Amino acid sequence: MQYDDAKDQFIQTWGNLATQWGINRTMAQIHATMLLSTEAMSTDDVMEELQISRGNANMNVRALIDWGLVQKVYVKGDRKEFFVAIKDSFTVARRIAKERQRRELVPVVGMLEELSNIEGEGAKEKELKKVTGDMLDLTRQVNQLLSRFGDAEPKWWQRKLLSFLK
Amino acid sequence: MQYDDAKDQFIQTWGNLATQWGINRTMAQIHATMLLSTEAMSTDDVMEELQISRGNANMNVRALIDWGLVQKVYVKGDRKEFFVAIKDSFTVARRIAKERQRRELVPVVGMLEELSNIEGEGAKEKELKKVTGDMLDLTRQVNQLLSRFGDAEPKWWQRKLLSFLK
DNA sequence: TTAAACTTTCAATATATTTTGAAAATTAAA
DNA sequence: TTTAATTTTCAAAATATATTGAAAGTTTAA
Repeated sequence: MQYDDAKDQFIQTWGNLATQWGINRTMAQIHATMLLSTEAMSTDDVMEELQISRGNANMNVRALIDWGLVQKVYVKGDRKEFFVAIKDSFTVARRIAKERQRRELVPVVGMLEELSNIEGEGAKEKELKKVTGDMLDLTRQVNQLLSRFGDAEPKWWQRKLLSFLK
Repeated sequence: MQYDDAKDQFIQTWGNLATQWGINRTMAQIHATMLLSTEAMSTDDVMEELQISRGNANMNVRALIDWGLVQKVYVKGDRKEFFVAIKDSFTVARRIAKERQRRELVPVVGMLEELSNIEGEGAKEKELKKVTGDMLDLTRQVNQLLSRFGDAEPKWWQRKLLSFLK
């Protein structure tokens, strides 16, 4: 396989995958492009490489920065902003997990806490309490697990994972 | 809070959450409704409860069965099909994880394996190999972890999780 | 200051996804 | 069989999401 084909396939596949992960296709494609790039890229580079508009490029680069997947870098002698992707895959995974935890898990825990305390002792109320209570336990555990994942050192996790899987 | 409000909020929130998880809004709302229901529901019950069309109800109930989140049950003296949701939250989590592993992780591992073997020793090729190889390691580990999660007994996992979080 | 370089915003447009509802297919009672 | 009940399919319509591009806003060099 030629480099250019490999690159296209990587960008394509990463784009498909990411749509399932709260990251939209263009955002993922920009991310993939930056992951493969050996140099920092400007908005114009991104537009050129992926054939997308300036507005689109700008908004999605910002989003990547918000997610902590891309950083702004200063390039000497140039007025433009340049960007590089965080390349360590473990850090990427942690950042995505953290962002999703913040967006999804945290609000759900709040909702479940409220609902699992509903008044009443009828069959319907009991069922609701049971289902939400059960879900709350699990959600809290996952939440705790993700917090640890987000905070701890990559090395520590690699060890934990390995010892767990052996 | 009244039961009906609590129910609506649960259905609503579950619907929002699930859109981030490869499950569309209606599918999640049907799932939520069945989770709270103390009786098996027919397609007509679902249509009535959520005010959606027959086609929509049918397709999404099928999808829930495919995901292993809902089961068909036989109700004596009725020709219609009835359905119940799996209520154990741990089993629900395992089924969702398994389905996503199958859809997302497995194809990505294949792609990364192919790409990390690309020919050539230029800077670009090296970078591609490094990035894809790094990602492959992580993806394989997660894959293994999910396989264990999908196979093992809930009890075993509860223990593991607890000892890990303590 | 001024003006050119660069970045951001957002209404309009394009694209993708979901939903409907009625017709076709299937199933089972009469 | 026949026929009525039920389920499935799928083209068209509705809804939601992403993209464009040009105007407005901001920054920096001269």
